[in-house]
Amino acid sequence: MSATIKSVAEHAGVSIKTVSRVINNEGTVKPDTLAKVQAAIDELNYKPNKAARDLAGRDNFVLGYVYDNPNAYYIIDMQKGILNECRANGYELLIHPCDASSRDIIQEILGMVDSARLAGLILSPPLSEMPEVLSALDEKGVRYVRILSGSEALENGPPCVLVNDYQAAYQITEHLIQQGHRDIGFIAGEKQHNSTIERQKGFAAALAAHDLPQHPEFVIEGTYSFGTGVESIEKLLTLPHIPTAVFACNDEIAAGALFGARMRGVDVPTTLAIAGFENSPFSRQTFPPLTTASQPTDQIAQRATSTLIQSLKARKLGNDKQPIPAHVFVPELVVRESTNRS
Amino acid sequence: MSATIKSVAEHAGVSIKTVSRVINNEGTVKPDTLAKVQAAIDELNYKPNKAARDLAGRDNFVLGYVYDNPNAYYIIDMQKGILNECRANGYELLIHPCDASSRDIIQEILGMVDSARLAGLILSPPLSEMPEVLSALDEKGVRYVRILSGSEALENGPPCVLVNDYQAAYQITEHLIQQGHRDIGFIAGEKQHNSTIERQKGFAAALAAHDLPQHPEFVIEGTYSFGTGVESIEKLLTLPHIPTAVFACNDEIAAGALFGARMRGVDVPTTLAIAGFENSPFSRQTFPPLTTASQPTDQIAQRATSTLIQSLKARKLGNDKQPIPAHVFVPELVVRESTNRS
DNA sequence: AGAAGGAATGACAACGCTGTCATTTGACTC
DNA sequence: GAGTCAAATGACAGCGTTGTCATTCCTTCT
Repeated sequence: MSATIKSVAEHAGVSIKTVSRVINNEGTVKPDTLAKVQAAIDELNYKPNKAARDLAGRDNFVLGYVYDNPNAYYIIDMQKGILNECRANGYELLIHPCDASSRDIIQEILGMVDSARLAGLILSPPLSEMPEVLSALDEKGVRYVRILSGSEALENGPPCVLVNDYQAAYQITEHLIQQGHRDIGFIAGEKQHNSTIERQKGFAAALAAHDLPQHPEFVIEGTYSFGTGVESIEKLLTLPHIPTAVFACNDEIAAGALFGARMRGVDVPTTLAIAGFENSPFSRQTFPPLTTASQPTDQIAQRATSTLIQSLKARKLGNDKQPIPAHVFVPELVVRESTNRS
Repeated sequence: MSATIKSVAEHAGVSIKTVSRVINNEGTVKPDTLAKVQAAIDELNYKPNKAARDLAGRDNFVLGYVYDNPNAYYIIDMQKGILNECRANGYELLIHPCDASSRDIIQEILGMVDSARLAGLILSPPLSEMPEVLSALDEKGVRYVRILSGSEALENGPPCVLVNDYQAAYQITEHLIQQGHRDIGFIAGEKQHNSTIERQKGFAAALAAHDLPQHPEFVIEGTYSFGTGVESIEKLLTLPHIPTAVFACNDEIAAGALFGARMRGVDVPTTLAIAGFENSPFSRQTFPPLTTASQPTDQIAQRATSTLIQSLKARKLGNDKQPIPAHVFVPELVVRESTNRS
């Protein structure tokens, strides 16, 4: 039915191999031959058959995105960014939600890579931070790119894209301090997540830089969930000496904290200021709207994908020596009413 | 590297064609031959190569999910349901976010079906309700399943899965009436969406069934957005005679309405009751939590996918005559504090 | 026991492309 | 103008599976 490489070749009066060279951008085709072939491709509206390419070639134009993250907004934005880059480069995307805490998560991922013959994997937290997953992939020779919290990539490590949570958390904390707060609580997400660790470090560093005391009882551990926010605010507001501001590790916790404060009749921001992190849509939809840090998830994802594709190409061409430098994103402070006393 | 049909055939002492028959469940293989082959498959951990199957066979094991919906939770749940069913049946999923209002949306979809050689498409609102999209697909002979609002499928139409918004809306309205409300506002989503129309019909029917007057000024038109909620509540609360309860067409509008009420110092639920629709996660995270209707999106998606696969098989076997009956889901009322006066 | 006929199995081409290697082309040298 | 060599192009096999059709194997009937 639709055009094949053969029909294009006949139409252009060249061999199918030459057409193949054109669609693969091999750069060894003379300009006028190239033009002829391109014209034939356009005229016949030819689209290479992916199955045939995958079967014949040694590389497969399918990437995988494995995720375990309860945050729907994050995932949707990730997907959007990944898909943009995939489309631009003729790749397809296979998505695979999973449970990172499952016992045979490694087998699950490996099986998927195998059965779909994936060219590479895009890993976001928490998967991107699980050494056992990474080493299993390394061992199998599976290509991947990691998205993770940090500011400096390991030398010679596999490609990654970094999000500087430390600096963003520092900025949020500094904003609270500038609003006149001296007693600031911190509600953490899962403590094995790098993002939690980095955000807490940034928080502590900002306090230290402004000569403010660290109150260990103001730091509450939890998970990245609404429920943690509700419970933590309960704990903070029943302390003998209570904070006047709270920095929650993400918007969901912050929304929970807001909910909890309201339940106890505590006004935000007058009596208590609350800041979140992530700039998810609902940070704009709480009452009052949340101060937060905006991370451009789709751009991060797009960058990660292009990095992966670049690394795939490098391997194909054999110049696998020099590692691809990691790009660092810094989330930006977004000030809204939840911390704004004026 | 990994096992191929050939190695399995040698291992089992049969021809590759017989192995092919086994993996395709053709049912023309003797039980003991089948057992031998199955053993070889298990032992070698053989996974059929999808690219080769797609290339050789006349059908392609890839489904597409095209969506245009700002609601991240809905999409994520849809994906989950679709993927479950895809995995169970050896299909892959290609996802394609798009803009339904774009001029060349039809070309975009057709191009995607073509280039990825999709076996079928899963369509959710608003795409599933756009006649021009459907007829373009019909014309091209593209197989699809629709998820849409309604309670009765068209005779002989393409397969679909229905969500009975009418009945759920009726129940929500009846719940408000039972709480003693007589003046109930309605905030609509996009009025070209079937779901809006059905929900409004259910609302009106419940009022009528309880001999309550319909106040046209209590019905506000808008979009499925937080902003609509905020603005609509503004309009309702400045009317000469104001409602004591509001039924918002989805949770996002309801959250906006809650926000708007709070801005005006109106207490929920004491002065104003608010109900939403969808049971999205944040309906539990507003203060107070929202009464809503729960639609099992992942199950709906799974059902739609299995219906599509069934229709694909039917076409392959040629018994394309009798249409597949549409399954109807009825969202369930979930009562929370936003409407609970006690 | 032999024939007939359906069920089970196999041989082989084909799917549309890429990799390998051979061949042609053309620019440049002396 | 012949010789050289790299650049450009082509011929052909092969990727792992399915479809088609031929063959073999049973079962059943006479």
